[in-house]
Amino acid sequence: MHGRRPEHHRRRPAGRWRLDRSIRLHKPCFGKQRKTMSVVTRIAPSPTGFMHIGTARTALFSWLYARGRGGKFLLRIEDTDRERYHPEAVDAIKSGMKWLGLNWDGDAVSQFERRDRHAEIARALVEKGAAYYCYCSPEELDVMRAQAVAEGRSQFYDRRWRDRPAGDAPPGVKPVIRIKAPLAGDSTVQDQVQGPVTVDSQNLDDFILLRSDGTPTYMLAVVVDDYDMGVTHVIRGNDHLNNTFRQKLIIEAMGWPVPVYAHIPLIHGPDGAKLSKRHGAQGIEDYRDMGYLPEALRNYLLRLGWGHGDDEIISMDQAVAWFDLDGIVKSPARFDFAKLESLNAHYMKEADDARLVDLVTPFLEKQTGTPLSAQSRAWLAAGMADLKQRAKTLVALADEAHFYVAPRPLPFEDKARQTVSDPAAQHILTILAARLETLEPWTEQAIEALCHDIANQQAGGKLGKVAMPLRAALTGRSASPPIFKAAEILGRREVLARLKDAIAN
RNA sequence: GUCCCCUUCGUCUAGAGGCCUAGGACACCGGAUUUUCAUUCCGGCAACACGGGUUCGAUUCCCGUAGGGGACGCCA
Repeated sequence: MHGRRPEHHRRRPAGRWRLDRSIRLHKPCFGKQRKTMSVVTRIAPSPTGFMHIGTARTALFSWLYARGRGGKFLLRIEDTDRERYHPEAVDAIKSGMKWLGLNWDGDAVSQFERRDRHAEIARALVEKGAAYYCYCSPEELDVMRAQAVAEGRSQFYDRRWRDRPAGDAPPGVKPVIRIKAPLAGDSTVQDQVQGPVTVDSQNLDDFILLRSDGTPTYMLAVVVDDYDMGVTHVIRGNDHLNNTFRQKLIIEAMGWPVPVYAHIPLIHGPDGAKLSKRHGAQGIEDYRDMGYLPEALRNYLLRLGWGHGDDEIISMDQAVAWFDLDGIVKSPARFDFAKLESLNAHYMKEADDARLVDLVTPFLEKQTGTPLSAQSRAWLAAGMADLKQRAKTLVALADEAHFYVAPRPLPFEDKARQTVSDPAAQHILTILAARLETLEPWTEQAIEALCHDIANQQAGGKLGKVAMPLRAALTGRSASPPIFKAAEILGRREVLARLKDAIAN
């Protein structure tokens, strides 16, 4: 059913940038140390406290690209900003990655721990004449920017220290190191998603490489780390596209190979604006807590910004085999919970019953406030085949499963109470209870047959007149999984007890 | 404001100049099945942003307009 699409359907128009990739792959610019071009991708999240859903998708794409090519997928924590650094945030990233099934090669790299190396490169750049010391204070720069905005000019640093002799350095001021960006010309990046993108040098300023406290900025650190880690393919959010030109300046000044870039479009909220807190969920742990299965979220994220013909349900193995950069869509995508939910419903139906019992247990325990009894667990396991057909999330599953874990007497919902308290229903339940006491064998089929029999005798053959009160009595609700099966699972003793609760009610 | 990117059903997408009467999925609406609610199955509604080119022919290529998004920090 899937993957019929012939290979030639998967490619983009041959014009323009497509040609460049083959050139890039075989050009000696990739350096002597990488004769055999093996793919290395990475995900480089900053420890903000949770793993952003967009970061998760970038990680997925990077992971798939590497795994599909026998390459490596690395994890680097961009933790150079010490004021915002929290160790728990790193754990959140790692556990998020693990939950999604995205294993990384080697140990996670801490960018902060590599700060000496970054500083070393910054100084090397100064020695090469590609960077310089700047003694402007932050306040001075604020004034500069404010003035530029007021006059409608570009907000860039005006390069006042670019050519000043070292002797001009004011005493006691710690300088930053700035790159010497070219004053003229332009620069083009062959992006694998966006195509060729050209930016005029006038739009590149002398940005800071090394802060006055000696720590690197993101722009420097990312380039040095990617080089040292041997990253060949940089797959990241489109919000970094402009940064690429700045980073290229550093790369070229050092004479390093330029990686292949693929800037994937951003994920927007349902309203089209950047995904933010007010849209409800940004971190993947939020999705886990909303009861989504990792395979469902993975499948959803994969299809958000990437397509493979008409394929919708895509396994991890298929994704590894099929994923390629040229299937990535260029435009931003809106996040659609309805579709995620439908995918989740699909994967829940496919999921192993025992696994679902494990997965739903924390939700259930949260709901009841007590640990699950062995009896409840057993009922749950037996009933899972029916339960999972009906729920779209683990949260909904926990709700569906309520009657298997709630202690007697069960609370009645309004509609169920009405059903059960009807005099005719009370009469039927009384008869039903009496006959169930001696029913043999205790099976779904026998219970159903008995109910039919009672319906014929007491309700003009209307099974609903028996089944609905039974359902209400056993579950406390007016909707439930197939009730005869549920009765079989609960067992004679429990069923009779619940019937008595309902009759007395 | 400046620069960059984007634009096919409500949403995610297929689409490589004639295979397009524009396909699939989700959502929505109907119908069938059913002890309930679901599931499942069948059917339906629904889009090439606009304007110019190029071409025998444009959803597809080019230019513009409009709209959306992103970037402009001693954040990442």
